[in-house]
Amino acid sequence: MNELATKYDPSEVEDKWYKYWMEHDLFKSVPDEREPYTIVIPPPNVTGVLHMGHMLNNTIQDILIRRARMEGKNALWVPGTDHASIATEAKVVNKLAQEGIKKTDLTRDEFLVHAWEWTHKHGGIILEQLKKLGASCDWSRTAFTMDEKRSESVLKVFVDLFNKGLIYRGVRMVNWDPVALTALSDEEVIYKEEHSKLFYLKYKVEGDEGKYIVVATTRPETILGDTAVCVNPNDERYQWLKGKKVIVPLVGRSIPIIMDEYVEMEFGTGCLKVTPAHDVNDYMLGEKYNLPTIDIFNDNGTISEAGEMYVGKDRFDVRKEITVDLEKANLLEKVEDYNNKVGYSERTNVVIEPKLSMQWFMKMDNITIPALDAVMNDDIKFFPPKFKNTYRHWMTNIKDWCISRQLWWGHRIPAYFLPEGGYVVAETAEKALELAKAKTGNNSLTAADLRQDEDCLDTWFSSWLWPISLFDGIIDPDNEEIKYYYPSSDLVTGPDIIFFWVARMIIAGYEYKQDMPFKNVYFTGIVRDKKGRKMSKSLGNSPDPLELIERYGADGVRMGLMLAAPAGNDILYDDSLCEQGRNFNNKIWNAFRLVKGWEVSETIEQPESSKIAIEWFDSVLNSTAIEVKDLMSKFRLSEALMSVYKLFWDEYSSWYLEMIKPGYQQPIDAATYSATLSFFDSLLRLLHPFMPFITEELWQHIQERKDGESIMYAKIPESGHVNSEIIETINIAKEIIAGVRTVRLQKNIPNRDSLELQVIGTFSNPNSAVITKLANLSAITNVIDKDATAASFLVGTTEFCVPLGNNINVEEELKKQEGELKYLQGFLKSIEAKLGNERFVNNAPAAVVEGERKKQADAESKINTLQESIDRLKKM
RNA sequence: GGGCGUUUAGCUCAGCUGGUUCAGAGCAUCUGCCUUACAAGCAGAGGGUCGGCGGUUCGAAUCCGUCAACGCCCACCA
Repeated sequence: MNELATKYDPSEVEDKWYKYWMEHDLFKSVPDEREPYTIVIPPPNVTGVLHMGHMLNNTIQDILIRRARMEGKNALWVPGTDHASIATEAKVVNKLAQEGIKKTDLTRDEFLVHAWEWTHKHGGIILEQLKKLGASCDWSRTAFTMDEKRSESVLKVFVDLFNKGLIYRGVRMVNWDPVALTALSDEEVIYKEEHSKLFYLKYKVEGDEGKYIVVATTRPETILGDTAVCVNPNDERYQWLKGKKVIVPLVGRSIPIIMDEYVEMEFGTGCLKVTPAHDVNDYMLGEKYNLPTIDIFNDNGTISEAGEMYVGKDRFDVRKEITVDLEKANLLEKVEDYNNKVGYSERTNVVIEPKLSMQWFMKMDNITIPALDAVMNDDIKFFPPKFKNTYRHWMTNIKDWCISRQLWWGHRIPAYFLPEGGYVVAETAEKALELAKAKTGNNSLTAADLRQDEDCLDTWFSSWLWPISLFDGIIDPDNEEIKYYYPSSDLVTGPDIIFFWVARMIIAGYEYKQDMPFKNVYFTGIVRDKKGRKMSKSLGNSPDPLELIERYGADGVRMGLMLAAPAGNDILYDDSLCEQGRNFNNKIWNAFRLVKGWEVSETIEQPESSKIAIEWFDSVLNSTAIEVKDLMSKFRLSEALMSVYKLFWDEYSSWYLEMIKPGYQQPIDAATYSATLSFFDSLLRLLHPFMPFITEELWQHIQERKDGESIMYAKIPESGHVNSEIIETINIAKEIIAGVRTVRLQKNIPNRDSLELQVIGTFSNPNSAVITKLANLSAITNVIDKDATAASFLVGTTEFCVPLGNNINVEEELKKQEGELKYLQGFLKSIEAKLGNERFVNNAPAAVVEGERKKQADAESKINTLQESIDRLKKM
């Protein structure tokens, strides 16, 4: 043990203990009689790699789960990954493209072979990376949103919701991603402010030679699909248009003028072109006035045959081209700069095209009611609570959820079309066939006659079941596991997926378990760089987490992240935080080296100062443990960590160890030694959830442990006796010691020279043994009058001085004391003013007035002492 | 356009229902130390009109109003 290195080297230690934990199945949980504590991981994308957001999020989860385990709960953290339909399919399509294979040349089954191959090759890397961080997941339960159980659950839920009438199919205006070639939900569209142009186009009025109206639009290419022009019926300027028709520029089509109050008279020219196939509002107008819809776009965003012009060209090229052509034809009046919001696909980052198409939707009105209530009345608690507002707003304005995606990678929609039209919905092809026979009365139907819907489901349609499906609670609702582990305890996730995921899990929880999926939701901040920019690949400002772990150790990185992560605030990451974490590791390591290096003597007596130190530190430790418990219950993790940090660094290392430290090459008495080790043990346990590796390493070094024994299951300190009196008197002792040290520093007196400390008047502190030791005093003496050659300082109302013989600089001392005097006189004056105010004395509570009186008395007494001291100095 | 939030030391933040934890913490800074665990360290010190203005009160960082700056969420004005 004595040959511990002076610097802590995390790398081998971390691997060693992770392996030990795994080998002894220490992360494993099965239902038993203990209270359960469950976290389900927010499943990262199966082919993703670890980024700083994951690091933060999973560090928090690991801290919570490790603490719960040490509190004696049956702690289970279930890991898994998400199939991430769009993201993964895009990656596979890309990879195939590099090999010269087009997705369209493959059959669905062929494509899926490639996708699974990709998944098996890259899948789960991220889980391996989490292990490096120390994540104590029960890996034997690792799940995947597309594994057998989860897939079966998804289909069962789909069928169930369909049978309840909550899922329907229909042609609606949806958000179309022209690159991924699929519909998206409203949540998957990100609106960005853009500088664009407003084009003013001339529409000639049919039958009125030379007359035209002007229509403003940001998308001139969509005139190909115009089927009306709309004005406000109250608009005086356009009354003459009633019943007329206008000619679409370039196209030459004649379209009617319609009148509707939807049109804002103030905007543009007050004329709105109506393109029902390509704008949500226009679609609404089209329905109302029975207008034809002309879908001018192909799925990939090029102009379709229906557009008749520019066929096959891309929408953005056409915008430029048509502008030129309009100009040439003298049909473009002007172009203005204009700012507007444009929707982009969250995944592919291309401009969304509103498109009419046949999709599956889920009704979201009634099913959300219990989910809204649960959060608003705090059955489910949000940390920080401000997100309740966001949640309520979304829940009360929710629209139906477009759940179908025109993708192959995902859960295929279990709808089967019949040869003669119509469809049935069933979990399996066999059941579908039965239903089809029953529906059609045609018993000769075969499986081959049915055609399954080509679309698959939105990824979130599987992740919303995660807290239930992980325990097989959909397929087998009464099994022991779901009964024991559900609802889970805490969910840790980012606020960016509050709608995608959190809200929908709550909805599913009440629909399928009649209960909340989790009790608390802790929303982490977004990890940003030092300058406050979001970390991203394109900015190149995101450090590689594994490299950080290599550099600072997992414990150091965990601590660095936690120091910067108050709940709900974004965290500004900087390497220096990890440095601080690493330094702390080193501090712990070296403190341990010190303690373990002492020789123990059974015969020597325990010094008085050590007795005091032990009693004092026991109280400080207990009071911190209580504080930490409270902070953890409020999810104030960084404050909890800071408390333990200060406890270890300041109280234990800087004060306690110095109080009990034996003289050079002297042994330590057995009683003190054993108390010191026991404190160390408690400190390690308090620290373990935050820094699992170094704490295990040292805990195993404190004494011989049985094979399979681990600090992971040691009891967390969370209570104990607190003697606040000794904490108080030691605080005073610390001030006195600091006072002496300041004198030493100012007068250049080395530590090894012992000094005499004089106390003016009567003063007794029960901790004089400690003061004597740490300030290196020869004696503490009470004197009536101060030695004129002494340097002095005040602690409370008591003056202390250190006689210096010829060392004193009278002028300097005089200056210092006069400065103090001036400050005190000002202070006294302000208190006297307060006490002189009758309204204060009459209205303020007695205790407050009493407090002020005490301040006054103290100040007066200090002033007297100082004045006397100054007078003496002046006589020199 | 609506809603929410933030503004306290150089930086990141804590300060719950107004008064003895009220102006705090960590980091950074400055000074002196390679003192026999640790220079990734030790000892000590300095640093803030609590965003601006106005109000309530005996008393405001804390409550109210207002303005400003920043951030987030939501929304179909082409």
